[in-house]
Amino acid sequence: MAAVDLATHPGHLARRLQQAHHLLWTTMVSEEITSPQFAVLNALVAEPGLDQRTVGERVGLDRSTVAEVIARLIRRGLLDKVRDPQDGRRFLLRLTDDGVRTHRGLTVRTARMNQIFLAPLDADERAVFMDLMRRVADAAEGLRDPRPALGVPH
Amino acid sequence: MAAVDLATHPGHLARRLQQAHHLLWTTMVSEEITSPQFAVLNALVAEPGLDQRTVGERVGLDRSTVAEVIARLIRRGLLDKVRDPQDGRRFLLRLTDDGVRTHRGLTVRTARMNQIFLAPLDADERAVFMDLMRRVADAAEGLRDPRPALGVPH
DNA sequence: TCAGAAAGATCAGTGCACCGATGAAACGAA
DNA sequence: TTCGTTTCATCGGTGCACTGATCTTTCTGA
Repeated sequence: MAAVDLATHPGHLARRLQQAHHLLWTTMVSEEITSPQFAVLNALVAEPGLDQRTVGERVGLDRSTVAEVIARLIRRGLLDKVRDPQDGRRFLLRLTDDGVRTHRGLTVRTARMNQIFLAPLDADERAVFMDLMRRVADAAEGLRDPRPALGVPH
Repeated sequence: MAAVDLATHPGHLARRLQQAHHLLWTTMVSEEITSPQFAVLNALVAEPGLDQRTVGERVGLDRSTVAEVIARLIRRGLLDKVRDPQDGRRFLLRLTDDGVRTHRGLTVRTARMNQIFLAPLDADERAVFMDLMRRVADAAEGLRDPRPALGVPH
């Protein structure tokens, strides 16, 4: 009997955390638009005309996933995709009017949802929580492929 | 330009956190066995002979997902599934010898991986981090369906 | 005892997430 | 200018995750 207590495993808690978030999102924000879809819309509100790969980079989705998410948003008429006349490899993405309206509506609901999500923590704890998540995620992200760090002598 | 900074969204950070964990898991623990699969093996080491639904409850997987995960583990010969002679609705699950060996090997590697995952935090911060994740996840979990709470007068 | 409710499992459908391989366009150096 | 490399996108395959519908077995109360 060498079983481990999963409650001591950060990865297990991270998964449960995301499930909890998914639950709140679908009940409080939208059953149509998912959280990653909102992230894509949001990225394109901030920087219209990005290409697909860059959008993925901004929101933390790999090339395949971002392609699927974008395809869904286009199918629903929230996004437009046109070939870049300057560079035929890429497609430029921007929101349709409907996409802009949808994004605006969701922004409000998302803020409300985040309040509920973090309700069990007081203000100090929330700040700490966000900081810790960010640091852990960033650190692991940095281990991706040992890309030559900036500033290293060549 | 009503875009939001995703770094202030706990749900977005939770997703990135899980991606970071997935990355570390596949490189440091196993490319064959996933973290949810390990969770199922672990639950059955602790309590052999559980049925599928209960396993899902223990590890936080819904009925459909747990069925798929278990099917994969059976296909790889790590798990056995026999109809309960007492109750024909359920199947009893237990690890094969190979399953026990696999679980044992992964336990060591998992512990090492957790160290790396939490490396950016000091000991105090780790404890706080786990506590905060647990509290947020538990709270949202409690909102599932407003099941009549225990101790409520009938 | 026997009909309806409850419980365990399966199936179909959708969506996120990753990897490796492939194809097409663009860039750069010989 | 042309050939090799890089870059963007797509495709195929696998796996997690949730919902709603269905099927079978069991349980329970009239």
